[in-house]
Amino acid sequence: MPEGHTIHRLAQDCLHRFGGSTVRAASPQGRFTESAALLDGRVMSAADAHGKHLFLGFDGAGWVHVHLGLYGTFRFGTGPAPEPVGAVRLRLTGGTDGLHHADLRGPTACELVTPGEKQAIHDRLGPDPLRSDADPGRAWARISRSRTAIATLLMDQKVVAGVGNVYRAEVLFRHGMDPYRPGRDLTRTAWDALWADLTELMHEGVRNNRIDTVRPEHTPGAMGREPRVDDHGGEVYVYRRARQACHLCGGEIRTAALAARNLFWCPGCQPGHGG
DNA sequence: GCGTGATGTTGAA
DNA sequence: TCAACCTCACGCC
Repeated sequence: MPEGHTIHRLAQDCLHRFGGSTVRAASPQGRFTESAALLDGRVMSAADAHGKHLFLGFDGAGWVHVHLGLYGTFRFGTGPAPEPVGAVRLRLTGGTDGLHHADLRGPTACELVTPGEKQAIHDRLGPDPLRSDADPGRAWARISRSRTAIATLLMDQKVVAGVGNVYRAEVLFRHGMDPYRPGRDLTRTAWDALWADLTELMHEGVRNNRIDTVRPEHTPGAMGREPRVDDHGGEVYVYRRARQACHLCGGEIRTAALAARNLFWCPGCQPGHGG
């Protein structure tokens, strides 16, 4: 489930469960053993997220940089930690009441980094709608002079950090925007509206720990249809709804590969040369 | 129980 | 452009 909202939620949850207290760290899988030993018994004092990157700060040891990739999972539990099942890269136990545990499985990245290395990661990421220090103008500077399709730009973490395949499809639908429109054909007003919407949607994603993008007036009750809830979480307009009827115009949702990812859009509601 | 695809990124060809 | 990473939920038996 890892788009940016998942990672920010993980940062919150880690801080809530372990922040300010001594944590035991282990790597049952064995691939992070040395670093886990350096963390073991230290205080987790900070958790930070930028886009899809998670950073856990341990006093005197630096930061653990985690990227879940496509498959990674971070699961929490209370009470005694069960026997590790499968490949647990990092297990944290203890925490604020001594009874928490968290298992990290299958991440693309799990490494101990210095503050300088952490900063280098921030420096190569674009503004993150979920961060208060984000400057959408930085993204606009790139978008406004790019011939690349807006749907591709939204997925480029150097342009905007944290947007994934669900949010890009949904936010473009919500603005009736052709996903193939070149970045430089957007107006500043249109970009500001996209950014504001992403900010709102993603904050809601952090709160609910899932992605919902359907406006209240288009919810199942209002539209006379069954709610759609599947593994990505919530109710959406177009994501993974290829060949189904658009909730708004009834037209057929289309899908196509774009930059090695599946793009979804409604040609009726998002007219342009992609239709 | 098995096959499939997926919300992501990297690095090689 | 594509394989690799290697987890999980789902559909279909």
